[in-house]
Amino acid sequence: MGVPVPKGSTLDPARTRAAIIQAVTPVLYERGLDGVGVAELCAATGVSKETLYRHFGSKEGLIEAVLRERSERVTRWLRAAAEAAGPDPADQLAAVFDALASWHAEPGFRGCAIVNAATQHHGDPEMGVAASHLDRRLALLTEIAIRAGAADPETLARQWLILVSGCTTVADQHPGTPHAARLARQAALTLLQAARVPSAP
Amino acid sequence: MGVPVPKGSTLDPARTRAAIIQAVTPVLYERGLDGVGVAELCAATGVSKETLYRHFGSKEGLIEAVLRERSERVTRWLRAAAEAAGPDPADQLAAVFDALASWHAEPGFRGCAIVNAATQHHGDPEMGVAASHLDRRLALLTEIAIRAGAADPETLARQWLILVSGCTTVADQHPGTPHAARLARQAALTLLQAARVPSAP
DNA sequence: GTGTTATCGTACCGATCGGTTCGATCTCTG
DNA sequence: CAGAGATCGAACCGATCGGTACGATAACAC
Repeated sequence: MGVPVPKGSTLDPARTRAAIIQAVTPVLYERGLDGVGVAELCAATGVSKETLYRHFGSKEGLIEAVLRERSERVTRWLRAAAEAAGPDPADQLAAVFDALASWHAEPGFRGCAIVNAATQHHGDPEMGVAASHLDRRLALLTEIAIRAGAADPETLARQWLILVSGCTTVADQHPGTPHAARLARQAALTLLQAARVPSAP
Repeated sequence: MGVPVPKGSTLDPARTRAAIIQAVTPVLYERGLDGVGVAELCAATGVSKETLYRHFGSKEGLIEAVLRERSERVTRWLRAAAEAAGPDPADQLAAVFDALASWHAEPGFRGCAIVNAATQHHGDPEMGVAASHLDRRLALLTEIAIRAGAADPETLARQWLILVSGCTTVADQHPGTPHAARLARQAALTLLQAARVPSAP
């Protein structure tokens, strides 16, 4: 593909590994974990089967590596979106859902890759990656809920997490609900307002 | 299995068809659409390949029939749970999430079968079935929102739909959030309270 | 130069896939 | 009794699956 891996040991093996992950990620996302064979994944990367198996051991190992990398990248992206909104927690919360909205509008959007993978292979390692992925999202939301002065930030953050997951599924699967992230954003802000500690006036 | 289909034309072909759907549904749900082969589906039903293919034409045809039946059954079940809660819309809303909670607690719970199917086979017919499934859920929630006197019942119902989808995904994939349906129920009721038409006191 | 390492391309493996075919068997209809 | 359907069980089909093996090649370290 774009940068075919040279024949010799010109590049760091780590570089080859990263290139494989990068090339294979969109194919697995678009076609589904079981919808594409190893041969085709090799073709998409421009890498031979032997190289792929030396780096990842198995198709499952490759999938796990892809999902872990994706989880980290998405988490960084969402946190950056929140922090770019300034110090106000309500602004950060709104920014999270705005980021989701722009993601949902991307061509080829197909739901959350990690959640989808856990749905397709309901066992190890996909379920573990999905659980830690949701943990990371929950951690970000909890920080915001705490700084927002919520009476019960843990509960509020979990409700926001449900909105995040729900609007991503609905955006993917229910054309009858356009702008799901916008609806979720409004709901999240309403919940925040209702959860503020009633401070003495 | 339990009631093996007799050799001759003893039973209505429709009866055989229904028996196949019933026997195959849990297997497809537990193992995933691509995780089980046609031979195994036949074994689970006690039916030969020829019979299965005469009734459904292909594995995809069988899957579609299974999903349609499941969607209708789930929809009836959820509506019955709402109506059993009495006339008060808030009670009905709470009952919907209570029903989800008991579903999530069932052993072998693995998320919504229809949503999962659409995730696994992101095309026809699964996406169409999923879209109409969410339509049905939205219709029920919209009725409740209207009777509850919401200022914007369409929007409120769509937010509830997001909570329904989200808590089902989280209940399946995030062990760190137990009782997701209870959290969603509380959020739904908060949104309802905030959305009531401010009537003159 | 020599050896090591990483790679490619291809051929190959056994297993399984979805799907078809066929003769035998059974029951209901007329 | 005779025919029509519906079914079973097993054999069979080509294709594809994940994974392995091998000889050739090219870049590095020494």
